[in-house]
Amino acid sequence: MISSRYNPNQRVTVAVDCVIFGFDSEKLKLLLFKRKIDPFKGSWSLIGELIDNDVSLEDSANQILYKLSGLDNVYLRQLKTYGAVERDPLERVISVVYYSLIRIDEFNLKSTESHDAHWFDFEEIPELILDHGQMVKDAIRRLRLRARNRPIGFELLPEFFTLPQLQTLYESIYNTEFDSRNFRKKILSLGILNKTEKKDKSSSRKGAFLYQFKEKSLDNSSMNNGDFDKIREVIQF
Amino acid sequence: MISSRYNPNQRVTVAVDCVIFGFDSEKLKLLLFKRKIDPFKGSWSLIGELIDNDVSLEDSANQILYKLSGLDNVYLRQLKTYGAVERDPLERVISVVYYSLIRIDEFNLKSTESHDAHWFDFEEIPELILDHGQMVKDAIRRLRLRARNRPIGFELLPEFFTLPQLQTLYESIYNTEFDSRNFRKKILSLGILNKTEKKDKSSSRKGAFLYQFKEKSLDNSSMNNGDFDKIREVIQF
DNA sequence: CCAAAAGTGTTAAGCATACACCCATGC
DNA sequence: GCATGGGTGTATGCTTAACACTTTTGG
Repeated sequence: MISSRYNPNQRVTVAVDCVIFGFDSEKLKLLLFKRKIDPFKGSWSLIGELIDNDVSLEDSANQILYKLSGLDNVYLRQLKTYGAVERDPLERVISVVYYSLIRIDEFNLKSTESHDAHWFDFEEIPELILDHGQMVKDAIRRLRLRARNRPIGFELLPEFFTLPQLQTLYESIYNTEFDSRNFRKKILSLGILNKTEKKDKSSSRKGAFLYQFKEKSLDNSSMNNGDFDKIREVIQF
Repeated sequence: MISSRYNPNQRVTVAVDCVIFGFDSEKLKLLLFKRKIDPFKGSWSLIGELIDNDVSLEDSANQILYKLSGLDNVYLRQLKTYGAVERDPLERVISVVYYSLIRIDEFNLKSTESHDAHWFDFEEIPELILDHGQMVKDAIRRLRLRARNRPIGFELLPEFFTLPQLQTLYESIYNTEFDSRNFRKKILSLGILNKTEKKDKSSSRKGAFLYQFKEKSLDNSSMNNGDFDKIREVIQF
């Protein structure tokens, strides 16, 4: 093994961990894993890997998700890097954490993984190893922050979805309830949705119209500040 | 040198870099340094160091600032971690970047540093090494984002300051101008300032009242969303 | 026909914006 | 006495928030 040319004495291991959020049309969920190696084998944790020498941080995170699910191009953002000296008891490990938003309906765990993984409701998140609990708290806070300023969560829904579903998603993110009239007004005023003529009748007899995001608007549009603003940190995670 | 117990083949060096913002009562500035080692010796860059094995990321950043200026307890936040494979031509280096806000009036560069460092106006920022230019852009965007939601920038002012100074600071952060009546109304309505009876006459004959931040409000208060909102990304950095 | 969810409009309050003049002082 | 920057109030439009009833349809 070759040591650093800049500093031969540095001994630091770098890992990437992923906070994976999903939405099943009713609740926002978090994907957790039973750790397969010691220390803490068998405890719940985020999924992660040590990085390879020739893979960027972002690609590392993408690879983790791809290996897990076969999904490519998932929504993935860097959250924060955790670098306390003693955070891992075995050796100095610095963890660069990403969070991702995925559509549970498109997400199929590879069978080898599936019995070691579980989607948790937020109220049921178990004790996590190391500082993973803090990572999850930070990720939720970030998700809320982002959802205030941008039409996030579109990554969490299937291509066609109803307004009640979208409202439920936002209610789930902020752990609160919205007035449906105001919610629809605001969302529709953004002009980023295409209404289709189809209805989804899976959750009511009347059926709700299906909408789709206008492709182009996804990247560009940022909602006015103040959107979905009434709600802030209703529950402290 | 001992290799990682988790992955003996990993060879990654970890550095911490700091984006240092300062304010001199007129303009927001950025502190840059002439790099002292190869590669790129002599080019402008952020200041940074490889981390020590037994120092946390945050402490590393604090130490960098302390060594530089003797200042302790400066405002310091993690920005982002940069981990492209080829970002440093010599070897794989991952850089965890922090940004800090300091009061230039309290900040005295140690003499050994001072001739290799310079405060730059934003319009005059030179070409920087590696991806440091991107880091600065990201830091400015983050600073603006934070200033929207919180009474930031109080770290950038001396203990006693005038409202025109505070307004100049915000104008400098957003690269725009505010209406002074609206600005004062908004700031004062936050209830986080103590007015003193003293005046600062350094910039006008009439003199401007000095204000001070209410200690307690610094941490807790977060401004309403929408404050200082008119301005968004007026200039694209 | 009834239960259950979808869909729809109006009003009131608060907030952001635009805008122009007097004040205090040192020189 | 005048030039310079500090300080102040009001009117308008927009955005948000509160609020209740009708529609559709499967069973």
